[in-house]
Amino acid sequence: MQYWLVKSEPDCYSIEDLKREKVGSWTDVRSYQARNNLRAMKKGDLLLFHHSGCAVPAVVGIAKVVKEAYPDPTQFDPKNEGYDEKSTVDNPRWSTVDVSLVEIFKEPLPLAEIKKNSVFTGMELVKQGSRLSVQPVSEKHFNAVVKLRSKQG
DNA sequence: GCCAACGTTGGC
DNA sequence: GCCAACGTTGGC
Repeated sequence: MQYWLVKSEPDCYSIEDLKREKVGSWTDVRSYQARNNLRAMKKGDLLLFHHSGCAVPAVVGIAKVVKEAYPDPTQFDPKNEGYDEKSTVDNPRWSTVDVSLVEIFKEPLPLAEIKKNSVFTGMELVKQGSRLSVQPVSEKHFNAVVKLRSKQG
């Protein structure tokens, strides 16, 4: 079992959208590092859901992988913003996974608090200027978030 | 293959 | 709106 953190702008796709959809596809990832992390995900892996680019960036809940990496359909659609003309069905460049909601925290855990808490030292997310939108999270850091916010904690 | 310029992400 | 980080592009 591995743990991950995924970022999304809530205006674009929020954790409430995932709740409504039940199962959501994590599409439009167009960074090789992030894609490689998507491909490393296993069914049942848990994800911290982080809202970025908003007033209070925060970890807002937990999701889980229900379908492992497969070709991201948005890369083949010329109408889609993530369209990649160099990607072919035979040799797709980009991947997506399907996730489902596990829990929305009653209180989001703001990035500012994560940065203040020494438990999270070394976490990719707290690195200044960290842009990686799909990143691995250590069990220790994952459990620390759970302890602070999850009803399971 | 090096590296400067530029664009994007995302926190503040 | 600013800026740090860093990926990408393109000249050489």
